[in-house]
Amino acid sequence: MIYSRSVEYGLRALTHLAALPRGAQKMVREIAAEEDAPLFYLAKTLQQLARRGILHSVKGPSGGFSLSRPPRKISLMDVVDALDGSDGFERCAVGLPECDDETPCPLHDIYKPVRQAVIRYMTRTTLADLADELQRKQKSAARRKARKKASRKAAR
Amino acid sequence: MIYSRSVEYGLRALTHLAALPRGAQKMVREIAAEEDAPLFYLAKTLQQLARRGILHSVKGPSGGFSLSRPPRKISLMDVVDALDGSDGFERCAVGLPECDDETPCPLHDIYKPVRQAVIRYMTRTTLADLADELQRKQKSAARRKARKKASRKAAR
DNA sequence: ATGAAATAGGATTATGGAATCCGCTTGTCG
DNA sequence: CGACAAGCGGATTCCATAATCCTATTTCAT
Repeated sequence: MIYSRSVEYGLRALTHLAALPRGAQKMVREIAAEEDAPLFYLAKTLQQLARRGILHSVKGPSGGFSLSRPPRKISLMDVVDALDGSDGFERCAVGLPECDDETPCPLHDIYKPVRQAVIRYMTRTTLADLADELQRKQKSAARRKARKKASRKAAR
Repeated sequence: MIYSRSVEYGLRALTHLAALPRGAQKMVREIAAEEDAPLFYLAKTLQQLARRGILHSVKGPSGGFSLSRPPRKISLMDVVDALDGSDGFERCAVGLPECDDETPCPLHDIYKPVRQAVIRYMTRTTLADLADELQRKQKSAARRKARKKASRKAAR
């Protein structure tokens, strides 16, 4: 897996928030329910993101979490960095402790461009991109559904 | 990490065997020592490779493991398949249980080509390639060393 | 003020891969 | 044929991540 479960949940929650009106705030409970993530685990993850300055948290009734800057300014790498630490990508693809350009592992040369491509993508892609993509996907899924319904109707 | 520790050790051991004269046999104990792998763990891994027909094992004194077919005929994918199971690459890059072209995860589209590139490489590359590459690397490392020595000599 | 509702976060348990240990089996050689 | 050297494989331990639980703290609303 490319990144940890924490990043997975975190990214889903953040994308969720990014799709909301700018600066909107939402409770962990709701996000967890809608994104189908374990409540307490997600809570911890969001707390960590708050500590790292990506989220803003408000306690008490009518509290919740909100993005602390616009979705366009939050890259996937920011999130991975905050939750898994940035050195996850630096490690050898094969698990060797000693592995650099001087003493490379069997896969070193082939994996280098792959790793760089992933890093490049993570750095360039923002929550705004993810939210857009999600919306696009949902729309085309809805179209597919509608077409199916229509063809079923026509068959009768 | 791309594949498990088992595959890592297994691949090192197999490359080790591939570099030996054709059909040569070696004890786990020796391989583990030279490749700096945990003895019992490597033993299990080699046993598994033997069950899957990649290695041939001989018990008793003067026993050991040997490749059951020429290095050129053993791909990295064979090894990954035997040790991790082939579905490791099929899984979602992000860990979603439900993730296919119909209901894709945020990274689905970007990761697909990466995954395919890795699979392609794993399928095409054989132990013979790894052994050749290793030898090439060792030679150029030796050259670097010799150059260093020569320049030190010249400096005096 | 006080109670309810929300986040904060320490402590604990579950899970899975990695690694180890040990008793068993098998084959070889003296 | 018997002892030893090797692989075999089940049981166990270890460790990191994932998940859960519970209590504290903060803040809003009445």
